[in-house]
Amino acid sequence: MTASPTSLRERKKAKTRAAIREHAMRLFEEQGYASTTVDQIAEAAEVSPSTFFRYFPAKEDVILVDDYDPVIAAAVRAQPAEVPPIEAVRRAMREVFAGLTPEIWESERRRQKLFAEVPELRARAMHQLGDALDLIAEVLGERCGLPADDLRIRTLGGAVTGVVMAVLPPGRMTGESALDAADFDRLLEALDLLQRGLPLT
Amino acid sequence: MTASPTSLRERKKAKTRAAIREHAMRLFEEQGYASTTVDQIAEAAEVSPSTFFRYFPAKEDVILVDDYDPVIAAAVRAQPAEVPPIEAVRRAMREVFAGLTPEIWESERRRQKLFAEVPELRARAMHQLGDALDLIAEVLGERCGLPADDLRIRTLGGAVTGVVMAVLPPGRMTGESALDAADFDRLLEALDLLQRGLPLT
DNA sequence: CTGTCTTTTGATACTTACTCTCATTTCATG
DNA sequence: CATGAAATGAGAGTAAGTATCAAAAGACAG
Repeated sequence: MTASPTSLRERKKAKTRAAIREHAMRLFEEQGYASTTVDQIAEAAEVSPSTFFRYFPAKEDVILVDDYDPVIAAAVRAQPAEVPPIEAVRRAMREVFAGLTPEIWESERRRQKLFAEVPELRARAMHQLGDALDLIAEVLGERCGLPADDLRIRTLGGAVTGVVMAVLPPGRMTGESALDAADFDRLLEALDLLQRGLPLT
Repeated sequence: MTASPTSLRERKKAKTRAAIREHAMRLFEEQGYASTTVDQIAEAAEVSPSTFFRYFPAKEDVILVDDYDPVIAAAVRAQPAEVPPIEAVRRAMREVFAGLTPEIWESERRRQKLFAEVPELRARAMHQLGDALDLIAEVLGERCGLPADDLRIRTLGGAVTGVVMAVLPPGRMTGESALDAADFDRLLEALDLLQRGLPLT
């Protein structure tokens, strides 16, 4: 067979990738995002700057990996068919959040803090929300037996995504403190409001 | 009095600003965004590169001005109090769109085309949606007699903003063609769906 | 119109993100 | 061990964005 699931190469690459990410994170927190150069990160991670850019196409991308959307999508798919769509998303999110280890929570907090502080990163994070929307629309389309670009599905997906954007930081609503469990409670509550029919209409 | 509303200085500045914007736009369309340098724009607009950055903090900002959000906000405020919130937004948007001159439509089309093509710009455009959300939440809060950070208001504003994000290009839904009147019709229809209570629940 | 003050501009130099190319090293496999 | 493929490092080059300072142009009093 050609190279086992984790050949030496793959392991090394994963290790390098992780090292770069960690050192970058640390340096960003110590000195700020803007005043940390790629060269510094590369040196700290003991790779050449060239290698840095091979792993991450841009400096921003070091913190821009968001692995949860596909997980949530899968969790939505796993909901029983009779659960209505928004409620399915809500339950999926609750399950995924509940399954996170404290370490992941902590690292997520740190990421969110950076997003809140650096507008450049916040912009990219928002952009990812667009991809999340497409993903959600696709999953909800499946559930409802409609194409993902059906206007009703887009509306639904847009509303859900918009609520996430409205309730969760980057920097909105919560004055300054970054990402706390209460934020997720609020998100779940907001989805519930959405599900029951929008308020105040 | 100190310098009339449009002193010579102010007029010159406005002119320079417009010149830079127009030449930038033209060059972007002719050669693409990435392969147009700030120096080229500056030369075409007959200013120094330094001056370019005085008018626009970054290359992106040349096309990133969006003047409509406050206009729409004002139009929402102008709706009679008995109109329910989402419907108020819908009517406001319809009025504002209807009032746009063909020239503005055309230039808006060109902007949106660039957004669709250049991910960097799309990211920033998405980021502005966050600001739009805050604005909408504020206006809706006023209408409903609730603070802008009330969870119900945030949910409402998020849903509206999300629907805009879901239905309008940058690049989503519509395969390739950029910003056409039908897109706005769809947006109005989607807001109507949202207003009547979300479908398929 | 003249001189003076203030704002705007241009020239220059510098940092840093990012790209490209090529030689070298490191792993995979027969 | 030999051979091919993939990953790395080194170096040069482009362009965005910043800081500084001197020159040019508008504002205004006399």
